[in-house]
Amino acid sequence: MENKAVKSTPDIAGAKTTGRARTPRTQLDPERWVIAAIDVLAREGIAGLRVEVLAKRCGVTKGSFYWHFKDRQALLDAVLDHWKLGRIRDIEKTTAVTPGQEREQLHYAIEVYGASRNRKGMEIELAIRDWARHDARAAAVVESVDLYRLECTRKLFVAAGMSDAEAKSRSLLLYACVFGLSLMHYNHFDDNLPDLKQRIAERIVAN
Amino acid sequence: MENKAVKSTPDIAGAKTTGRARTPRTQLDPERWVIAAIDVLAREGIAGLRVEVLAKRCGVTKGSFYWHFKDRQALLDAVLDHWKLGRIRDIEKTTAVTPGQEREQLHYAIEVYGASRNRKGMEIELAIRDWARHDARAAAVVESVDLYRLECTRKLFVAAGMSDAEAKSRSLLLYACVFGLSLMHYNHFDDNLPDLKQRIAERIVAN
DNA sequence: TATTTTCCATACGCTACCGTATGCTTTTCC
DNA sequence: GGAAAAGCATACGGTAGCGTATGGAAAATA
Repeated sequence: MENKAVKSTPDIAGAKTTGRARTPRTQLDPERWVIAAIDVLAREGIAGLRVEVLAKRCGVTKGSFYWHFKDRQALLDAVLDHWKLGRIRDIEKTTAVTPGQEREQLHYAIEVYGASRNRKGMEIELAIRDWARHDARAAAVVESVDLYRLECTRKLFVAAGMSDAEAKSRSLLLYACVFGLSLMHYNHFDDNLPDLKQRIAERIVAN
Repeated sequence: MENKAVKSTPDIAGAKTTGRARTPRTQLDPERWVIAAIDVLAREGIAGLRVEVLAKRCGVTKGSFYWHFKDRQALLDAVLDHWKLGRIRDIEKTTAVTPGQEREQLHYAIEVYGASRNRKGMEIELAIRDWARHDARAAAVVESVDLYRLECTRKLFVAAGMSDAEAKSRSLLLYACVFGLSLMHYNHFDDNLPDLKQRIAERIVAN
């Protein structure tokens, strides 16, 4: 009956405003739940994102959960919001224009998505996209993120000298390829995958 | 308590061999379950593929199910086998060589996956790939199918005059793009999607 | 037709969830 | 320091699903 999980230190809960702030500490706790939820989502998918499982991971019981959230759906909505904002911030940073370096930035964008250090991010991405196949809210968020990203890279292709139509097509190809690769199991297709990926990136970015 | 579902006519159960065949009719029933299971899989994903749900869809109870299958996992294994065989048959048909027509066949392969008439097939594909993210058996099947497909189109690219390395890269790009597109929500990105897709296909296939 | 085999329904115990109700403990604030 | 609020634990009823046990109906076989 003992909790094996050590109570996670509220590392992000800081801001213990001693003054008369309206919301001194309560405000940040829902975010802790959301962070943990996204972690579970990445590992188990939306089907594994259960209230009681999540509570156990947080070292508490669901009594705590239902104090912070109306129900499971409220958490899911918060997860979507959090993810959407994060993705938009990320893509803005990744595609911030450095004149003359557009193609390098495009290569960098491709490389970032495929990088192993970004494995977790891609797991979340795939989990949410699968979720979106059966949930209208998730689908709406995915669509908005997709359109935002497509627009960002489209601008890069345009800045690199392509026509509008060509830039749109390249932009779509870029993301389709990135997500498609993360969906496939091609590790044994070739013994020089970096070269393969390099060729693909060239095909997407080059003239 | 009444079954709303009409008992599906055993359309494929035929073969009522009056002779002394070892397995006159029993043999085909597991396939009926598998067909129905794949249908549910396409609609609801692996998480929605439940024994009792499936039984209701078939107009029977799970008592019937557990006569044909040891347990749920046995059905899942059968689903994977069935899918794998079907995909291999399909890709062989799609990439059957007609000398001089390799590029047309590659375009056709791309078009087939994106076609709306093939919506169901892509739903199954995505459901199984998501399944494979948490299940080793599914992952193994996906890998074998991927490698088979990659090899088939690789040969087409080679036949079209490309180097081995380039053919491999194009083959991977082709499938990544096809699956990636089916994962994205880009309907509002452009008002002339067919043109966009055409450009992408050209980028993948052309020199 | 009688008997065996095939096939399915019903009922059961078990587990994992969801959401609610109700207290207990800790913090906040005066 | 004591009241009020915040944060969490425990217990409950309810649903959905898995797999088993067992009996009944339908078909094959003798």
